[in-house]
Amino acid sequence: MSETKELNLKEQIVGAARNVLLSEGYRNFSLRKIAREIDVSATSIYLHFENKDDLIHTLMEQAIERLNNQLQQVAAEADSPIAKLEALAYEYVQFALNNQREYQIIHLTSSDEMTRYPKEKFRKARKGYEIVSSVLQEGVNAGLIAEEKPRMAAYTFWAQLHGVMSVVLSKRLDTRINQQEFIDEAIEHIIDGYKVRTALQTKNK
Amino acid sequence: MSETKELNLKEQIVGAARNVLLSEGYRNFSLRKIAREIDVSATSIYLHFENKDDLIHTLMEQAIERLNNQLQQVAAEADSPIAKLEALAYEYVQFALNNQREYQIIHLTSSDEMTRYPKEKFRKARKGYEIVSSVLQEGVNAGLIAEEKPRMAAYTFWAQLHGVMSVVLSKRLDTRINQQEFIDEAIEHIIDGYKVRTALQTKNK
DNA sequence: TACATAAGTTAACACTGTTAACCTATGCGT
DNA sequence: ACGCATAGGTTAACAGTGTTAACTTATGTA
Repeated sequence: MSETKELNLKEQIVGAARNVLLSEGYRNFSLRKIAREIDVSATSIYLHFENKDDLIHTLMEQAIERLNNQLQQVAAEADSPIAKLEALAYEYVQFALNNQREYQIIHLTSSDEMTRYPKEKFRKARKGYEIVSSVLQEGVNAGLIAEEKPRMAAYTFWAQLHGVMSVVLSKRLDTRINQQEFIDEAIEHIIDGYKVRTALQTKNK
Repeated sequence: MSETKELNLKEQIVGAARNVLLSEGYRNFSLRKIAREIDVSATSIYLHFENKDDLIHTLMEQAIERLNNQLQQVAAEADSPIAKLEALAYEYVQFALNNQREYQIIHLTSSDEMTRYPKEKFRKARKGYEIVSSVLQEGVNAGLIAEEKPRMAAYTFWAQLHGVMSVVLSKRLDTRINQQEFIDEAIEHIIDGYKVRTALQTKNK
């Protein structure tokens, strides 16, 4: 009994927290608001989470897990390594666009904006890197990709993509530039950066 | 008299704000702290700034201006377009590393973390894009760069770089990966993405 | 029946951004 | 020289925040 109730409240808190985040944004994300939503005192949150950051870390963990699952799926479906990279990139972009506020908090671990993301959870989060890493290795083996350090390249790959989505979501984009075109162009460039360079692949579209 | 005093206080506020930001980080950046530092009441800040966001926007503006000036300088010094791109990239990286907290707030305009960055200030901020844009055009003319939309490419260029610095600064990097190596590798990939593809440039290092 | 423990509450502290009301000195017109 | 408007600044207060300590209340066990 108390077992399920315990889990219930913790789950309720996380659920309410997600609601508040999605509806009000990170800026107006407050423990008291969350507590109010499930009719519980704000201090009860401290029975299940160390503090506000800890709760947010849990939200981050969930979002990362969902993203990684989707990535794994699309990577499995595509066949050529290049096609896989493209599919991964577009899936990532879609996730960011469809889950803007969750995407935002995923990238909130920055140095002093929040307590360091705990390293146990960190390992899980690395799955996305591993996926790209192995796709790149696949591409190297097939002679399509020039890359002697796939693990590092996996990081540069996601980093570049994140940068692209970061300017898209922050609406920094020049109004004369079409968003989807920008994304397409950027992904093309990013993937081009990893391809082997042969005369046959001269850009000509 | 009152003229110089006015400016003085406004400048004092901005100066103190910068101090607080640099020493305490954005998270602990508070108006009252700033006011305390220059022995003035917190509400005085409202005589010169609309609100907290407005003050931060001013800080952002200053930081962007400094960065843009440095960029313009290095772009002028290098000669080949490719060398210019590299110089710009490395200057950007250096700025981010040397001014982490200022760099961070520059990229804080995200959708709901803060009031929208005002569009008058926005135009100034675009200088960096114009620099890259013209360098790319130069490269196209010289037959070194394949790019039919230099303005858009300028955005993808900075976006990718920002992504790279974002993972570096947030210390998301796998401990097995050397930071400088990561930066070098990433910049190489980014620039490679814009080069024309010829058999001669096959990677072989 | 007595007691330990768990689950939750209330009250309080020390902050935060922001607004309204007040003070006070300086400069100007008469 | 006098009165007054105004700029530049203040204090007090509001509504909200994360977090801690102390209290209550119920549940299960010896």
